[in-house]
Amino acid sequence: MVPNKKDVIRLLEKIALYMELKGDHPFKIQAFRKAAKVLEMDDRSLEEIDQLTELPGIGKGIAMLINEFITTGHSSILEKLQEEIPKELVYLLQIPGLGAKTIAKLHQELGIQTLDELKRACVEGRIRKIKGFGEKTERNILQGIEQFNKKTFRIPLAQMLPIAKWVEDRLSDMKGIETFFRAGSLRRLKETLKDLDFVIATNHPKYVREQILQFPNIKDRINAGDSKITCKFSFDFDVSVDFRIVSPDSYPTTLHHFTGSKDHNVRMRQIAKARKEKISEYGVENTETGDFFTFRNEKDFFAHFGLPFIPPELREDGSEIDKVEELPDLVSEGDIKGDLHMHSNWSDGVHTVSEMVEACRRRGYSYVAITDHSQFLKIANGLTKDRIRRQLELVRKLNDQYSDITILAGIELDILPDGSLDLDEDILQELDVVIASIHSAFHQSERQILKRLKTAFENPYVNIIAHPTGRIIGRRKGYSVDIEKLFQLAKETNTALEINANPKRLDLKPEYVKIGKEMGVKFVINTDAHSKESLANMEIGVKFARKAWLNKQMVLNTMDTDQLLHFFKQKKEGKSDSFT
DNA sequence: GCCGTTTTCGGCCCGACTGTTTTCAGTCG
Repeated sequence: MVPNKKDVIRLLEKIALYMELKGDHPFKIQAFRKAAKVLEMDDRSLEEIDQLTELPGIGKGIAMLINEFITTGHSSILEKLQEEIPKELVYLLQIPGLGAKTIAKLHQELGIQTLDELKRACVEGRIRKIKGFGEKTERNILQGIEQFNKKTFRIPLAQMLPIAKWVEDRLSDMKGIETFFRAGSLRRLKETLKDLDFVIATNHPKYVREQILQFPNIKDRINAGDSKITCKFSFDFDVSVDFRIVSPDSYPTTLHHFTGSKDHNVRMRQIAKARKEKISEYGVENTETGDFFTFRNEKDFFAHFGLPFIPPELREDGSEIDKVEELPDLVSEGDIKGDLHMHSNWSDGVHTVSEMVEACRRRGYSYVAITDHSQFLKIANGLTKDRIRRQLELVRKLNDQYSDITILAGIELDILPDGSLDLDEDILQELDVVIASIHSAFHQSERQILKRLKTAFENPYVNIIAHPTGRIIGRRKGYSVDIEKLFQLAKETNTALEINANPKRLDLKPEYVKIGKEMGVKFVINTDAHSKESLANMEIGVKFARKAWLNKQMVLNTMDTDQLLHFFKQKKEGKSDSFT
């Protein structure tokens, strides 16, 4: 079997691991990791890449290694490393707190290779006898093994948000804090998180430190330094939380630093270095004059380097800094003129139609669509034709009461397992907006799913396909769908695709939205709210959409009411025209 | 190992915390 790109990436990363244990030069190891990363970031397959050395980070040596691997199926460099280093040691690297140097030493001194041998050596107190090791280290290794056995997985954003809020509520009540904010992958809005990070500005660091260490639910103190605290909190599951305590002067740079990503920071620091400057958590230093700069906010920090403010959710692999010129006028929450997917207590929502409308009015929307489930979803008390007509009446009446918001009568129409739609066209045509979605038979083949979606796309009354892949983050992968064909159908039929703002879903993901964006597909950002509180998820949905560098023009619900209705009307009339 | 309108040799992001040391190495983010 000819190795593919993924195999090559794995090979390079594996070699890096072995080199670490061997004690090779850190920069050499870094070079292998960088090469793996460069390959991963490149969209092309191996066959499509003419010259490997054209990629930045791949030189003669690594190119030769890759070519050997492709032609022979194995790598002499890896084989040589494997002769020197027992492969069990690579496994031990996953234990938190244990790095390559420690493992190598334990192997040298005590001949330890496996997890069991390591554990036994700790229990028998043999580790403390090695020079440079002590009792504490022994205990820490045991703890690390315990943690490793528990395998702390990344936790879905939706499960972490309430815990973040819990921490924020406590920080808000705390005395002596100037300001604080969430950082890390939470601030960047990653769909799963390893831990939570908070940056705190204060002139009384000791006082703040003491208060944090008194927080309830602390199960374990990992670090408790003057400026950095890491604690494990115990909720339904264990969550590690980092607190960074800094002076108000340094707060913006610290916030930037701990928002990351790591790659983003590395790129920023490279840029600083080229300007004879050095970025740290505390500020920017001119390495020639010794001048030290702090900033009022992150915007000023970026401006110092001639960059516009790069929103946290965009800070990923560092390329966003170099592509900043291409940064479009990103869609923002202020651009959103309405929410086109929500449920009332007519189906499985908790609030009445008028409560939902009132909540949307307070959000300043120009329009709102009430889209309860259709009859197929019995468990959600889906609406029959009769109930739809009754709700329609209610919506029309309610509409007469308001001059500042347009209430659209809608439905979330189920696409049935057999590929038909849950309601006939005679009722659909009476509605203002129809959202179609799949809630059943997820196991079907990609072809069957596509056939179902196609029926919906081609129906003249279906305006939007909701949560197009059906995933629930960390719980359900979703049905198998051919993304390119999905976008093609959306484009051809003038149907918008939903970016679902529910943090459990966040469906579609940015990688997909990027593809659709190139194809000229229209998106709509909806909360799918089942209560008025969840309407606030719009903020999350918009930020998530921004990860795909989506601009206002690509998002349906940034249009004003007339434009929106015009867009819907065009599909009904069979015209395919884009809006502007 | 890779790279170069400051360099083909000498850099490659930067700092906190811990545990073990008597000034620092290892790990982490």
